[in-house]
Amino acid sequence: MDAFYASVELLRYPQLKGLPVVIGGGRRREDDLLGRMRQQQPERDWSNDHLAEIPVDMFPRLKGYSGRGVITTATYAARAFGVGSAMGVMKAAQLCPDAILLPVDFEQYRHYSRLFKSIVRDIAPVVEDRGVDEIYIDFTDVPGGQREGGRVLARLIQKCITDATGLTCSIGVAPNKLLAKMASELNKPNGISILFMEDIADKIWPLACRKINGIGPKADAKLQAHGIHRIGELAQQERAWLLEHFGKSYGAWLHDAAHGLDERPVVTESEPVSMSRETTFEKDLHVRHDRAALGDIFTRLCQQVAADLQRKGYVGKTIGIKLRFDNFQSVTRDSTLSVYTADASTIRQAAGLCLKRVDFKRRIRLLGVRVGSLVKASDVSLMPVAAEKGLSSSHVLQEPPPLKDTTHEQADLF
DNA sequence: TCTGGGGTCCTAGGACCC
DNA sequence: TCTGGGGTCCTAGGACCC
Repeated sequence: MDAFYASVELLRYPQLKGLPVVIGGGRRREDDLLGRMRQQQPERDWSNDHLAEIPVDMFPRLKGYSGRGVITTATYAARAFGVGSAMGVMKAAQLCPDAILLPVDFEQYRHYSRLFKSIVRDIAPVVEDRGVDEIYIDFTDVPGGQREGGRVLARLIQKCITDATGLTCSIGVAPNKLLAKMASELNKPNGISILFMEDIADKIWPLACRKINGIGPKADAKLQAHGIHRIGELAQQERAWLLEHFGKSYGAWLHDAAHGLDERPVVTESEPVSMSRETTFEKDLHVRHDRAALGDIFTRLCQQVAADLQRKGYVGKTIGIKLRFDNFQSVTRDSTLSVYTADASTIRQAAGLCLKRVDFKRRIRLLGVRVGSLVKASDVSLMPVAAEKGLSSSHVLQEPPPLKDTTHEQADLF
């Protein structure tokens, strides 16, 4: 989907069309534009149906922002100023101070995400989820999927999505996922690109290595250090040389990728491996000085993960924490229980013990709680015997490790 | 005015078992 | 004595993606 979050916001605020708009920043400063309109013009009806009538100059600008956060999406008008995803908001404010800044509204994005995905599935059922705004589609067995190299079907999908949602997308059609992803970037926004194996030398090799999905900043820097900047240069490297410098697995993958080779299937179903909640504080916090605040946040994170697990019907047995210090260094600690759980206080206790294994030398900027090794809750409840004897399944499976002689209170660092 | 939040996968070492 | 060859599970960190 093209500039997905921003495009969804423009559906609500069409008066912002064509303007530099960015989505991001802090989560909770809901600006309540309607409330301010009611104050200014109490005689008018400022219910939710009138969002489109809010004057443009009422919207908050990047220059008025202070605090932490990154840009999640920028409209194409904002990108013209050099503003882009993952950029710090304060940095973006320097580049384009007059850009309109809107807070993220995941509820809304998820709604449109489900909508466009279901439209695609009605046309071509083999779909792999790649997050809120991206999917892979297998055209192979869709009637007409091969016509004009896939262009006919791609056009149909684009039209159906736009008709139903008002949103645009870009589609790349190619023999595999790696190339399809790259093709989809070649003609944005609202474009279609058809890419055949024969086109690789012309259309892919001139691109920067970083354009390959799977080459990130680190691998790119290392390639550049060896004088390899473009995919064509990467393709020219001996396979053995790549194995030697990038390891057996990654080196072989690099070589294949540069030649457009990718055998991965389109995977339509998958089970989650972990669920987590994390938060970056507005100001870095001190373990002791801010103990109370940290304790509250920590408890809330545990409750949120527990609620997520329960809502989605999963239990997990590896409980972990994540911290990021003021120097941006992160540490994680985890511990595997003998019981599967989705219970907030069980998570809270195990996570509390993990915290005690961390050396706090710096202020903390981020705190997170994670539950991994997930299985469906319904599968665990099938465990025999436990319920009848009134024992938790842990006693049946295995003895839990003895807890140190501390109370719950003492187990908590915060 | 640095640098969100939610994920997956890989690597590597060590414990432990047969 | 001085030392094997699997295999699995756990933990920590890190790269990468949307």
